[in-house]
Amino acid sequence: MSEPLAKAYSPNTVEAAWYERWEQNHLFDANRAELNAQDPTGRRAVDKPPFTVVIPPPNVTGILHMGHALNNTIQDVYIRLYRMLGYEALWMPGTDHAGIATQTKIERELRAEGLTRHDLGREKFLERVWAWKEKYGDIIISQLRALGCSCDWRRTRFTMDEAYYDAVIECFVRLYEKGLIYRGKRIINWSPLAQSALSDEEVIYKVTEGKLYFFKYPVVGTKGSEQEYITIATTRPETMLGDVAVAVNPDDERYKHLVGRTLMLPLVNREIPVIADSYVDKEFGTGCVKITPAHDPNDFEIGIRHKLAQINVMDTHGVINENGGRFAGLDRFDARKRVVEELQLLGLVEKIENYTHSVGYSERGGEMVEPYLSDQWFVKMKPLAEPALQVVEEGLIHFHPERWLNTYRHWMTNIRDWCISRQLWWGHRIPAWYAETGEIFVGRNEEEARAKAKHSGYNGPLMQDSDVLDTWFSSWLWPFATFGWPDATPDLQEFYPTSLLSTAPDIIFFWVARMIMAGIEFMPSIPLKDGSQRTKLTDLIPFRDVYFHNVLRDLEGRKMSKSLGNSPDPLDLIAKYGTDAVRFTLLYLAPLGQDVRFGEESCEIGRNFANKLWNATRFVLMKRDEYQASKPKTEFESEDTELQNISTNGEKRGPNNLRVFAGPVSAKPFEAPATLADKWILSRANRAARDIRAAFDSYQINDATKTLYDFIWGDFCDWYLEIVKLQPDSTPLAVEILEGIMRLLHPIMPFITEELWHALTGNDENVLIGRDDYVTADDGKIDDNVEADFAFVQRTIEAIRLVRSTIKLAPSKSAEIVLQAGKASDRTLLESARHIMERLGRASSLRIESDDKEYSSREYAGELVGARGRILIKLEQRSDEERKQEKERLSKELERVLSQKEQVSAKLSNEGFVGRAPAHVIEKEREKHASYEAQIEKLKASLEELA
RNA sequence: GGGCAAUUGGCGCAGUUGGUUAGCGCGUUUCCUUGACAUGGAAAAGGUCACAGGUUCGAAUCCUGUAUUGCCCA
Repeated sequence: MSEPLAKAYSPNTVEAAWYERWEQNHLFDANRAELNAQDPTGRRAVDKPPFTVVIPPPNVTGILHMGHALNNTIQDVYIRLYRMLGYEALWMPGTDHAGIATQTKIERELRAEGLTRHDLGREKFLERVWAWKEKYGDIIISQLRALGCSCDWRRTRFTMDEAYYDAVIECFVRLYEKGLIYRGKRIINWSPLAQSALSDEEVIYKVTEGKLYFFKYPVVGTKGSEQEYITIATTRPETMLGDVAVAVNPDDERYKHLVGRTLMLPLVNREIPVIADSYVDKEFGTGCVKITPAHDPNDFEIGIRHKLAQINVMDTHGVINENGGRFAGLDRFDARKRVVEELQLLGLVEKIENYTHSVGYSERGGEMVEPYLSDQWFVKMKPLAEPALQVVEEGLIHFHPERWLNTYRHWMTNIRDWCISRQLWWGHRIPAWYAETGEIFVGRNEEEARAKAKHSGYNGPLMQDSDVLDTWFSSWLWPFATFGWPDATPDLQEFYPTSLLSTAPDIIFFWVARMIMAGIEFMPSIPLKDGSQRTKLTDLIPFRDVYFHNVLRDLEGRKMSKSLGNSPDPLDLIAKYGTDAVRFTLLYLAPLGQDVRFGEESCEIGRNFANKLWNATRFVLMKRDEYQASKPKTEFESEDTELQNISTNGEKRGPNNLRVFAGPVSAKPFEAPATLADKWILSRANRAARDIRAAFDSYQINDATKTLYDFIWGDFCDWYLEIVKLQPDSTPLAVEILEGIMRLLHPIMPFITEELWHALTGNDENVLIGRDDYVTADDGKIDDNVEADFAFVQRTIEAIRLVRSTIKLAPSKSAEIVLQAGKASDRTLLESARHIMERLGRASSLRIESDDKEYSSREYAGELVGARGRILIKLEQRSDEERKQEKERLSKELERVLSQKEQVSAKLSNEGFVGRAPAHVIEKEREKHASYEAQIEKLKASLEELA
């Protein structure tokens, strides 16, 4: 006898224990390379194909948010699925050092102590960051465990690990030597808060209410009443301090005469030329543009073209410097005010208009980004981008949903060089050393740089660049650096390329695109397993499928974000609803490519479903015990000979290719499904298994989830279990189906399925469902006719319930029921399901007969069952009012059927339709027509009787 | 300004190659504590599939335009 289960499922007691059990049994550990190496025959010790996923490494400072919960659930589902499908599934975990975010966090701590990082110095500061990392860095890892993630934790990597650090440096040196990394003075996005450069992708443009200022610059050589001015329009008055020219379009007739003349720059009193450049838009503002090469990227380009000076008027904090003359020392926003005021006093402000435009803000600090001229390191992107675009265009890498290819293509074809230096301390330090001569030597370490210096005849002191690399410059190596690149490790050879990348669409440029580039660029140096050269693009790319998961929004449709505080804490949800419930709910709500509106209460879907499954199992176990007790013991023994099919892990399976258990009941070989309901549930189960697999294969994860939900709740619980109550001999099949359900559902709800699977099978707790086979559909068991027949029975029962409800017959009262069917085969069918209908329709008597008999509406209330049948319920008495109600209901139905028949008739009398539509469609319409006619006839008869 | 999505009952969404009686969940109404489950069961009400054209024998589905909303890029 089984231990009875509790009445309701309580996840918290179940989850932690199983997670621990999984780890003790090394369920998550992928050992391919190790095992292969140990195989003395030289053949593979495990003949499993690899299935690899590398985790998008969360920030080491991070805590789990809903986006993580969704993304990591998706990855876990695929990892667990493929593990059950017989793959060597490896999920590589790790964290990202998150340069700016982490450094900002520690500096904030220091500030609370009244210190800055400069007070500590670089070395002490880094010690402090490491100490922090040791203490808090694993929070997010433990949170991923709570989510049930089955990562191979032994392999956990961190982008600042020693080996990983070396890989990043190696990458830099190789690119530098290849000429793909250079140092240059450019306009970059400067974060005055972080005191560092940002890449283009770290800047967020927001529409901002601002002003458009129109300033008059006097033309030199004109005076008094002859005084001429040129009016320029600008949104950033303070930068005029660094103006070196005014540009007009060469085709602009209004200003042609002024090109080549000079203007007197007000406040600064510097003479600047009027130049012509086709960049200038004649239509915008006045058609005259002030040129400030040090403070605007477009002006910078124009400055280069016209060989203009670059006057930087700001320091790194956004404060006007000595080049700003008497404005020096003013913050950029104060300077703006002062400049405008002083120009107004001089009468040089023509007008000020309200103006909405896009302004860049730092993704991290949120402050306004300053286009800033400085020395930075860049990666030349064009040569890297071309093959990376090609592999996606050619379908070697698939995006899901596909439309992200458009976005990807657009970015890849308009790509700009990547600014990779950051003026931070926390990160991979740029391996470049400067000689006093200004020469630069790049090497893997100081010795190498020194050797290079010596080689070129320099023996003086060397100073390493004080900057570090952009965090993404380390994470773009993630799919192979985690496996030990640049060494050709066995793991790298076994598990690369990875199979699936699941990530947020907003890092398609930051990360996805660059990983593709890096794979193609750096993997050719790693030979394939057989020792041959890795040349094919399919061997170089970092992954084959990329799944862009949904963006989570709150119930008002706002994006979930930390600053809005509208994201529930996943751990709270897990504590409240259970991990499985949260996982299930997220997937259930997340259709491919759509945003998801999520509220905490949504988790009730998953919680209720888990509870349903729990109680279904509770019931089935109870039934099994009853069934066992009702049979003599010998019946369960010595029948092993009839067992068929041995599964891959040596377990016995019954004739339905379903699991056969060790316990007494299930050891009874299951006889070929005897009843319609048995055949039906087998058909439904196999159909579900097939659809689920197809949905997973096409990344329609919510379809897979929905299919499971509908099959388990709608078919298995609502119908089949009700029938098992009437057919004790179906108990073994119910057990088997339920066992299959556990395996089907396990990737999505790992905890409860493990628990219930053990309750069902009595397996040792070290035998794990996650090591078992996933359910494979047997298409031969899918039977459309059986499903249609059973549907007829279902509709009949529903018709009975409908009539019972409309005549207000209390559920406790049984009824005299008549079933009519025109076809003899249908009557046979109904006869075979008589016991089901009697019970579910609560009949005291049930008569099955031909459909040619009419009953008085004073004695019977009726309802059609499609065109195949009709049900009638005997009434004790019926008021005229009730008859009127039924008449109304039937009239309404008649009206509906009539109009439908009308539509079908129109189609069938349309020559175009009959002539061109495919035969099966026409046939279907004919059937519909006949069906409607039959229904109309019966409805009319009933109505006549009611009249 | 350019691009990409979305628009289906009160709310949130399915509906993958054009042929379904347009589905599901929540909510609403009525009934039911019948030995798996009230985190449940049964039944019902509720939709001109944003709008306007077009293609087609046939359009929620394909095309064009319009409107509204959102996202990405400049």
